Amino acid sequence: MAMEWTEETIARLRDLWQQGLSTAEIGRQLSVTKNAVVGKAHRLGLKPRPSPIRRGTKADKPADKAPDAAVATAVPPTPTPAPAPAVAVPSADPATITAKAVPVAPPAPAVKVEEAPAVASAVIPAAPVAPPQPQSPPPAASVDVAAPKPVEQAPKPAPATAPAVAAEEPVTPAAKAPRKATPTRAERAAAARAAVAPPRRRSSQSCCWPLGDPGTPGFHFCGATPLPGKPYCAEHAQLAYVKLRDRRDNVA
DNA sequence: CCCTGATTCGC
DNA sequence: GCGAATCAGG
Repeated sequence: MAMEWTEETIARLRDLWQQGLSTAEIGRQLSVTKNAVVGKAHRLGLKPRPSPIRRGTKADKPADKAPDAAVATAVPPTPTPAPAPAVAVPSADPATITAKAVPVAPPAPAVKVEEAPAVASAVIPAAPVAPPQPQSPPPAASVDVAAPKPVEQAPKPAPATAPAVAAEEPVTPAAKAPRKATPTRAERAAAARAAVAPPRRRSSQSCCWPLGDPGTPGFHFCGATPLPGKPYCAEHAQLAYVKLRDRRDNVA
């Protein structure tokens, strides 16, 4: 059964892709395989990204023009993408890591988000860093106005997140006690992700959700007032923060 | 081994 | 159009 590539998913694919996340990472967040991501990206036309290899080194190689020249042109300001989908997992409060949101933004502390030069190396939104306690957002009804009160409430369960599929991962620390001698791929991946816990906690003053295609005149960031502690406004936070699910099986 | 993206080709 | 299988470099 073929994946339904809706505008929604395609938009997210584009976004994540443009953010420089790896295909596998994008796939994880979209609940598809990296192959699906790559394949779709190809068909969508968006693709030029520093690839570790170039296939077809055999048939012919006129040895005239530098093949990497084209690549370099396409992606000049991309020295080291260094994605690192920083999922800020609070080292403390292990009991609260139930439904972890996955901020789709690299850790780079991009200061001036609004003045994004666009183009390939679009500015990376400020590091999201999920707060230890997923604070419940204000009534989704009114989003434009910032919450008058930062309310740092106690463990308030997952916000009203139900725009798309989102099966929470029942993390039961005690239950999953038995640990394999050989960590699985998923486990290691999760660990890797969890390992990143930058003590930084900086929230932009405007929603940095990208709108439009970078490089095009119309491209801009949302700019709305973000949720406290988050880089996105309530509206886009729903799109940006998707429930953590590593496994492609277990389709929501 | 692991990772990455690229391409092919049956569906 | 889709994506698993496969390839290929790091």
